[in-house]
Amino acid sequence: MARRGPRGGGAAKRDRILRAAIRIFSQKGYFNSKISEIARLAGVADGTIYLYFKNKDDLLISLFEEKMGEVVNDVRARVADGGDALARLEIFIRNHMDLLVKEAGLIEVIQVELRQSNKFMKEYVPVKFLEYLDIISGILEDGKREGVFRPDLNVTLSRRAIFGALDEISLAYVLSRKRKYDPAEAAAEIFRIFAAGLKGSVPSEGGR
Amino acid sequence: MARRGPRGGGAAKRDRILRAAIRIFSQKGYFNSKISEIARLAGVADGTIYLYFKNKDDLLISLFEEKMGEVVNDVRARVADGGDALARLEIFIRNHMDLLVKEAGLIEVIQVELRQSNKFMKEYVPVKFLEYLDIISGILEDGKREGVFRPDLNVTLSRRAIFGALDEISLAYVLSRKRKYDPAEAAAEIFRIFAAGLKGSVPSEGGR
Amino acid sequence: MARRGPRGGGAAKRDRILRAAIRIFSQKGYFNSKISEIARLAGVADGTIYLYFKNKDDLLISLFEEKMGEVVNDVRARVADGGDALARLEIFIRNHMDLLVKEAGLIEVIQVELRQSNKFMKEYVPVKFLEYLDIISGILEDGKREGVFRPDLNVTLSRRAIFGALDEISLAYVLSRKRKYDPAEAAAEIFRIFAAGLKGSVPSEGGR
Amino acid sequence: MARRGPRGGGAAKRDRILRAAIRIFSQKGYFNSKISEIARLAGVADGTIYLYFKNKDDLLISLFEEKMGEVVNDVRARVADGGDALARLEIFIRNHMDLLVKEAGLIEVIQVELRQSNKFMKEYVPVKFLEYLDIISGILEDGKREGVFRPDLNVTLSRRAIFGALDEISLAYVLSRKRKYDPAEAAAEIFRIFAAGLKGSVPSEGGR
DNA sequence: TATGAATGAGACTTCATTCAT
DNA sequence: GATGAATGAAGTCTCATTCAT
Repeated sequence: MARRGPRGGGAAKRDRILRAAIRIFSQKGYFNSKISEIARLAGVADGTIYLYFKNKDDLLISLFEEKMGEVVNDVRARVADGGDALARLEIFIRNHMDLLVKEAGLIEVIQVELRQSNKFMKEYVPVKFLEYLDIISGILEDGKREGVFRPDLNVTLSRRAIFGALDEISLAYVLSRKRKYDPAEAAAEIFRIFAAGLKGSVPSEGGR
Repeated sequence: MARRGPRGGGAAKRDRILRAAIRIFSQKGYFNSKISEIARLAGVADGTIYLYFKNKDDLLISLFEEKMGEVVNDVRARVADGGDALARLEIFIRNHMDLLVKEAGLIEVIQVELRQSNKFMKEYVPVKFLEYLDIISGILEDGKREGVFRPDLNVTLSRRAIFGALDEISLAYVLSRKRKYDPAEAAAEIFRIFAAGLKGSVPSEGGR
Repeated sequence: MARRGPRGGGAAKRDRILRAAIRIFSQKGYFNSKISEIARLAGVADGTIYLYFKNKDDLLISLFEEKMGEVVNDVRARVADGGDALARLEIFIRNHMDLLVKEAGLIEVIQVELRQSNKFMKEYVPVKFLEYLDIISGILEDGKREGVFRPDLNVTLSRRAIFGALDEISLAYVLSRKRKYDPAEAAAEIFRIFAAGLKGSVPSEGGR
Repeated sequence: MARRGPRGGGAAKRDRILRAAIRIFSQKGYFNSKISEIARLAGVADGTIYLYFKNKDDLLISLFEEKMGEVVNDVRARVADGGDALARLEIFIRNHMDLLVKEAGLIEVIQVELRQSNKFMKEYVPVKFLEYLDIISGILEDGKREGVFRPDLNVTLSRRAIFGALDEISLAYVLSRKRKYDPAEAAAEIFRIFAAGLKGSVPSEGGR
């Protein structure tokens, strides 16, 4: 094939850039990250980045889409093996918290920058992120059908609630240097809350 | 005594700037917002902003602290009138979703920029935000004591879960121009989930 | 007369401003000095300075002219009492070095800023400074007539040489925090050099 | 190897910037000189200056150190060829006045801005300038040993006196547009004064 | 006279992007 | 494809000066 440079050919170089971007973006945030810094970490020249990505925005978006794409594929596969909706929800939740450890940088970037991007990239639709949410929807719909969750559950809201809870707890984990809690335990507690919460009818409160 | 400009005194002008900042920051995000734009919207000269705020960062942080301070005071008062822990949780949740409508811009700024700041402003501690979370903790602790929530509930995690759920749903509301759902209904559904979720015993493992 | 404020009337206030300017200019240099800082030190409002001086430049120039005017009048009187040209030269030199101690700030400002001003104030002619130099000229002319100095002495150059020597030594004194030498001794040595230098013919060097 | 721009490589471009800075600084003084003006004269973009210099201050200091370094090396070589201390003093003085013509801009900048910098740049030590003064010290020490200058001569003061005289006369030359005198003649007169002044015994006090 | 809040022009500096090599 | 020097647009912030009170 085409002759490859010493450190790997086009695709490998592209990936080096993407990984460098994750590292830098997660450390300093998108706006405080300099292209030249990413280039240095990736071991390429500044200009080289523009051979693989249209511009700085495109670098961020590619990162979102490609890396989240991998995450989505991965969790889809895991959930598919799952069992009933409750079991699959547990898998999803555990998997999310696991990512915190395995893909710390990526998660940090997504948590912080995806929100920004929604503001400053008028036209960007975070497709892969929506797919990620759709996995939750799927589980919830199934659960309703299976009778594991109550039939009047608002799926659109619930999936946001679940994701929000996971995301906020991940954020707290990432922000606190001291790592006050164990992701696995956190996953268990969140699962406990939603397992009961999505099933249960409103606790009868006498007068209420 | 106090010398007043044509459009109101110092405090009023400061507030005009703060409100303009909320508007601009919420529309474009902190980094894409220009001081000159905020000044124009506030009806002051660029330099005037620096009479009231040390720099652009300080403008954002003042906004966080002062406006969130008002929110915290407000919700504290409402919750204080509350009833049992469950009733107070409902008030808190409803109040949060109400803010979406009444203080849309502020909520948008906090949602998006607080994350950035938490992560990238080394020295900034979001005191008021933590107080907001503490209100939830208080309710949860009370609820455990009252027997409304299960006794082994992890308060630190739960309060993050609750806030995360609220926040994510608010974000989705704020980002979607079409306003797919009604905040009041959303509040009701979230309350339903957590009311059951925080009380419910662990789903019997036998049944799975 | 006109009613005076508690801290003295117009002239006194003007002088307070001038003295504050000397202090600040000597500490930070003209360009690094802020009008507001001078105002604060003088105990007046920023705007008040503009009642007494046209602008920042004018403040510096007034300072040059008025304060140097006092210096010129003073040294003229001292020199007038003088004796022969040699004695008067000694008085002049001693007086200059004395000023270093008595009027440190003023001297520092003049040394550093007068040079700048020549560059950036196109139209400014430092009249008082030239009068100061003229005092030296006068002494030198007299000395030639009296036979104390050699008749072919170039007065224009010599007066610059004398002033330059004094000025450079003053500068070194002012810059070194440790005050390595005594101004009186320095005056004596400079006098010794010029007393001999202005009188003596070129030392015959045999073959030269 | 080295990639070169259209008008010469890095070093050449750096030098163009430095020379442009000398020109602009000497005309208007440091604070009134704009980076964009220097860039325009150097034929580069504003930003390019920051590839070669850290900031505006650094540009000035680099100019001091590098250009004065050349001057120091040059005069050292000339003086080394010199003869006795008197002859070498004459060479030094002549050389200084020659610089006025050959390196007018540089001399103007150093004369005016070095004072500012000495006083207001806390951390800057003008190494090359001190080396320049050391050359005079060397000559004076030698002269004392050779018996050309009187043995009780205060070298520290005398070298400042000599430099001061040269500097002041240079300044007058540079400031007056009409060039009232010839640098070579001025050099001769200054030499005459100091040759006699540094040798001469204290004028007999009897005769006064 | 005196005040000092407000103004707004303008400078320095950064950094994404380009393009000659 | 790869490089990295060069570009230049644009933003933050400062501060002399004004003027309504």
